[in-house]
Amino acid sequence: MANLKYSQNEVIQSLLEVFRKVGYDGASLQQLANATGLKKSSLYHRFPNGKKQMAEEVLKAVNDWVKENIFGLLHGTSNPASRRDQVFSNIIELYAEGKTPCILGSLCTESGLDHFSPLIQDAFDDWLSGFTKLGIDFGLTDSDAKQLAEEVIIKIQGSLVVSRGVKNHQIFLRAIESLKDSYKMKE
Amino acid sequence: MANLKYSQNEVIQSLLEVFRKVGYDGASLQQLANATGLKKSSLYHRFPNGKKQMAEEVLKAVNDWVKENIFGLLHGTSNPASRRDQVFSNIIELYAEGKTPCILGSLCTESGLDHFSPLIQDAFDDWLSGFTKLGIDFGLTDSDAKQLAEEVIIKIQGSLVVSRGVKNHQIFLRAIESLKDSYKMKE
DNA sequence: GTCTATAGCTAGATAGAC
DNA sequence: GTCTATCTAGCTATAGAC
Repeated sequence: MANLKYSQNEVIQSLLEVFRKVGYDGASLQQLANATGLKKSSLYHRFPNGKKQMAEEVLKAVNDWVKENIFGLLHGTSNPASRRDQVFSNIIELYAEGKTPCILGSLCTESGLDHFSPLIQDAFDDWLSGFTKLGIDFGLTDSDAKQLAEEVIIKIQGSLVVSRGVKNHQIFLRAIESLKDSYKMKE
Repeated sequence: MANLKYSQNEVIQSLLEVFRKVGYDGASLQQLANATGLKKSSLYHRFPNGKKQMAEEVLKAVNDWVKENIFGLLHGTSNPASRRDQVFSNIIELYAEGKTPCILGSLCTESGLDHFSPLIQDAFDDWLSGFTKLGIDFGLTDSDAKQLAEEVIIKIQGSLVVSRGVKNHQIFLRAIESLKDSYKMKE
C-alpha cells in the first residue's frame, strides 16, 4: 500500500490549491495533473469518478481540518482569550494574509453547490458552531453568540472577496482584527 | 440601426443573469446564446471579441447601474435617512432578497480578474465612495465613514456567499438589516 | 500505480448564405 | 443582423502497456 509517487495527502493538498484558486469549472484535468505531478490517467486511478471525486475528497479533507483547527480548537478548555488569539492567527495563516481564496467560497457557485452542497454546508456549520461556542465562553447569550459567529463567517468570506476584487489584502487583515476585537470578556 | 431581434440592453441583461449565476468559466457560449434567444454566431456579430467582450460589456452596464443607483443616490441631497432606506431597499431588490449572486463576486475569480480587474475595482470603489459619503452625512468622521463603508461592502459580499453556501437567504437579509441599523444620526 | 495513446465530445470561434 | 454549418482546440474520460 505504499508504491505511491506522492502520498494521497500530498495529492489532495495540490488539488486543493488549484480548486480554491480557479474554482471547480475553472480547473481542468490537465491543470490538476500538473499541480499534483501525476498524469491525468493516474489521477483517474486514484479518483475513479474524476474531477467531481477530486473536489469531493478535497472538501472532506478541508472539513477534517476545520473540525480540528476551528471547531475543535474553539471547543477546547483553555481560556477563551488564548483560544481566540490562536484561532484568528490560524485563520490568517490559512488564507495567507488574505492572498489566497477560501475553498468554500470558491465552490459556492452553481456547479459547486450542485455537486457538493452537503459538504459545504457541513463546513460552514462547523465554523458557525465553533465561533458560537467561543462567544458563549466570552459571556455572550446564546443568541448574541450565534449572531456574532454569523458575522465572523460573513466577514471572513466577504473580506476575501473584496480584498481580491480591489487587490488590497489589508482589507482582509483589517476585517480579521475587527472580528478579534469583538470577542472581549463581558463582566 | 433597429433591425434587432432583441435590444442590446435586453441581451446584456440576459448575459448578466448567466454570468452572475455560473461565473465566467462556468458560462458556455451555448448557454449564453440560449439565455439571450440569439444564436452563437449572432452573439459574435454583436460582440466580435467573444465571451470576454460579453462579460466586459456586462460589467460596464453594471458600473453604470452602480453609478446611478448607489454612488449617485448616496451622493444625493435628500435627507440621509431616506437615502439610506432607499439604497438598502434597492440592494435587497438587486440581489433578489439574497437569492441571486453579485456579478462582482462571481467574477472575482482568477480568470475574471485576469480579464476585468480594472472594471471590477471601479465598481467596488463606487460602492465604497457612495457609502463613505452616506456615513459622512450621518455625522461620522471621514475615517469612521470609510471604515463603515468597507464593512458594508464586505458584509454584502460575504452574506451572499454564506447565504448560498448554507442555503438560507435570511442570512443575507439579517446582514442588510444590521448594516442599515449602523447608519444612525450622530448628535 | 503510473504511464502513453486516444476516444468522444463540447468548447470557443468563423465562413458564408439569406 | 441572424442564421446554418463547420473548424480547431481543448475538455473529460478510458484502454491497455509496463
